[in-house]
Amino acid sequence: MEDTQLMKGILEGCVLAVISKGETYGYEILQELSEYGFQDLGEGTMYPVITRLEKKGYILCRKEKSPLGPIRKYYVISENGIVYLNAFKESYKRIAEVASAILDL
Amino acid sequence: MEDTQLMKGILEGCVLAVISKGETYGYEILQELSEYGFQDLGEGTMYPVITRLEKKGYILCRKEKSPLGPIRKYYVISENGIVYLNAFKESYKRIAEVASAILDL
DNA sequence: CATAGCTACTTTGCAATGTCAAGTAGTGAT
DNA sequence: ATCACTACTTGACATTGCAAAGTAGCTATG
Repeated sequence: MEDTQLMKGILEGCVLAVISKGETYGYEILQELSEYGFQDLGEGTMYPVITRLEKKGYILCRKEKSPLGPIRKYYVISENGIVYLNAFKESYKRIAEVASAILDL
Repeated sequence: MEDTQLMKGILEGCVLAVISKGETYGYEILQELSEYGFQDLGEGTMYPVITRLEKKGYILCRKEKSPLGPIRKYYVISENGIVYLNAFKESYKRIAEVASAILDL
């Protein structure tokens, strides 16, 4: 991404939001985010986010063989994850509104 | 701030935007941002941002005695700063749109 | 006069997080 | 056999926000 600093903080919420829409795995999330508009998002950026979300207990993991390559790790959102995601959305909304006001958007 | 990570990247642009509206100094910017909604923003967060903006040449400094306390450092936006601010706004807008879509806002 | 409170800027140490680059590995096509 | 795609991992790095403490000048309160 060109604007790496702007990604800070929002990426985690976005990844969790994608997972919240249905079970999926890292590589697919990467493509999903790319379609939304987060191009150029590297794997080295993505996977650590997922690992973090799992460590915090916001997502649950399940391994399964892939028909196309190495093992996939499928993720679903957890109860805690849903709570966190909602809180994140509220925070984001609030900050985005303030920022929009300051930036005259 | 509660959501420190969400501040990353947007704070610099917001401070520059405030300065772009007219000559001002650190303490006043702090109050300005507070009124907009960025409460609890510490001085230890603000001033380094200003220093950074000056180092990058986005703002220009002028010192003047304060009627109320120690010397004030007044800042105005530079030509480069205007260019950067516009670029920042575009980046922010783009990323905010993508994030809104992903987060269903 | 001393203390507190406000204005105003600085510095240090720290933690969180995105990025780049490289690596590992399985599968299928040329 | 090499390339390309899928799929996940790891390490070193830079940026940046934050808390806490310090410096300093002025004003008002007692």
